[in-house]
Amino acid sequence: MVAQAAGVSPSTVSRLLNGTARVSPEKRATIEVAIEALGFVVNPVASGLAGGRSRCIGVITQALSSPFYGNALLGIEDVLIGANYAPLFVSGHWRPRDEQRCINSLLSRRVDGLIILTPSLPDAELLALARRLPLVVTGRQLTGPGLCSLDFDNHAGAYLATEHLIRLGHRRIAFIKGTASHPDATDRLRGYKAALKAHGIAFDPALTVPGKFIEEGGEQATEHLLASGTAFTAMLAANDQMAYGAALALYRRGLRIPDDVALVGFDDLLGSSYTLPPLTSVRHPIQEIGRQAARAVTALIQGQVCEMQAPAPSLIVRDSCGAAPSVRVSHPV
Amino acid sequence: MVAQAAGVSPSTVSRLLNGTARVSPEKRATIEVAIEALGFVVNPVASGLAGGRSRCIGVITQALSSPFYGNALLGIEDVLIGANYAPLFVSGHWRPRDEQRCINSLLSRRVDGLIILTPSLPDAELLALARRLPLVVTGRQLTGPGLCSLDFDNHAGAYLATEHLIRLGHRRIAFIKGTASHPDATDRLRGYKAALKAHGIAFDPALTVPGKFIEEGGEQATEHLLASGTAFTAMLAANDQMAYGAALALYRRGLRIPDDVALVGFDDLLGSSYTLPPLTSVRHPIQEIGRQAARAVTALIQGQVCEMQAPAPSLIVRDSCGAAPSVRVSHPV
DNA sequence: TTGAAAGCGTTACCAA
DNA sequence: TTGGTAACGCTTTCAA
Repeated sequence: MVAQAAGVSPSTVSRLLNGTARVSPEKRATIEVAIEALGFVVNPVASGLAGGRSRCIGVITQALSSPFYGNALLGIEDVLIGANYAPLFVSGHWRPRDEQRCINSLLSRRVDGLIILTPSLPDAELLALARRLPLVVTGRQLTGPGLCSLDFDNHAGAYLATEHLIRLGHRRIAFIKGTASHPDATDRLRGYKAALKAHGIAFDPALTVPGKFIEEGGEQATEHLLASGTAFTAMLAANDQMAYGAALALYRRGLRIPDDVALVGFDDLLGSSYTLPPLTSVRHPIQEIGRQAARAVTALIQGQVCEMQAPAPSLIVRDSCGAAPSVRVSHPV
Repeated sequence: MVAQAAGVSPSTVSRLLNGTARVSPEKRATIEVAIEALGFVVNPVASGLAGGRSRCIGVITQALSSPFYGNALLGIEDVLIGANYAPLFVSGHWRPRDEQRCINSLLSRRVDGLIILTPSLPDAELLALARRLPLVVTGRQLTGPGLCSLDFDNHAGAYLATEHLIRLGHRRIAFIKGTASHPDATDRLRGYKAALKAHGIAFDPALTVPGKFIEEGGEQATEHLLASGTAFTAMLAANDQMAYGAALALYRRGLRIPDDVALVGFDDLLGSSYTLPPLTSVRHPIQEIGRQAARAVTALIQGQVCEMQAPAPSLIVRDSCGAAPSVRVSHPV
């Protein structure tokens, strides 16, 4: 270490830099002068090798540019940098294989902890991984040693949205489901059903169509629904992307939102304020979730237990849903 | 190194792993068996320290979740992983300070090269940086030792879009400008002007309004334009986000796209296929640009010179622009 | 083609 | 509170 050329032993410099032990004021001053003079910056590679710690946290997201997870990344980045950790962002592309490759790569880089946003790997793998290093996962309910999880309250969100439509007078509310294998999808469906039940509306399977969580899926689901002749006055999509697709399908059929059909989305993507009409949607405080995940992983690293509490979702009401048209009250309920 | 426990000297193993020198077939076989048996994986931290190379490339984007740059990241990731480099993604948030911090952090991590997507730092800084390590920048025209740049053809894209509108019969074409300090913004404006000129249409400053490259800006610009009473039959927004804002403002005023006003965007974001109506937009082959940047940085590392050629933009025609309404031909030209 | 040995820039342990 | 010294796991001369 260069700083030693201007003073003391390398150990002392290291101790000063890391606050590992007390250093006498005089030595401290001498060292600080030398550091300044030499423009010294620690080499994290070397300290990672020697100390076994890298001050890096691996962050696995499924798509780097996902408008949904993007906000979580922002929160994670902010907290991590503040805690003097460097985030390493990688994307798993929703493929367990890629995710495993990312994990291996991060492990070999000796990251101090790992955050996985909605993992695609099975629970057992994650539990095993958590035994090797501190792990935080979102979008899944999981507990174990060295593991901390934070699930969105999808049930509550879907309940909220459905209830809003019911209060507006809608009784025939279609639901566009997400990918069945996705835990978010099933929870959102459950929330929808629960709200119907709570308001004494029978669940009609004919109103539930699959949309694969993408625009095209929402579009096809809506076309399918319209073609089937099933009557409905409102639609709830299990995510905003499917709602965009649904809006296009309705538009092509000459149906107006909200006049002919009310539409509600889920996730409140940035673009949803600028759809025509602006889309009512369920919002998770996703950036806050990222912040919590980042705090959790640093806590785990310090050997603390951590408790995360998913902040409650809220409904952002915009122009895409209005009262049920009274002329359609005659529809079967 | 563990592999040596099962055979030869660490140097030989290193040579085999890196292809630094020839290894006799027998030794090679023995070593490979040992590697397999021990499940050995190189420690990039250690080899980075010893060799001075990290096989990491730093990638600085301005916003990790940008729908525009996201595709570039995909291309970069793909090529880099294929070349056995690991990308390190960080975001500069369009702030020179953050960008500098990112650069320092990546430098201290000893990345072998750097890709900066549309840097916010001044040219001089970038030129200086390129002297320290191989650097590739996009969205800017810059040459120097160890430096390679790839600019989008913004001029051609804007020309293409404007010409399309002119061919549809539009003469009064409003233009929503991006942030003035952004080089993309000025090139797009130039392209618009050039197309007008080529078709004998006088440039009217009253038709050019600033929109800051964001939805809200496009919305306000459009409101401003409508309030000003300036006649126009078409609008070209310097990016899709502003086009979304413009669409909302038109919608609020009861103006229909494309019947009352034709609208064209720029960048062809994923969402633009699903706006109402789907948006005609200029598309850069942005993923290909990412791939080129990644190839360029690996070439630079190997000491090769590199030539990058920005692929030509194309116009994706959707439903948001139709022929100019003949009833409006009386508008001042 | 191979091995021995000297680092790379830190941290961590042990003695002082 | 300090310094000495041995790692950390690999690459890279230099000789053989």
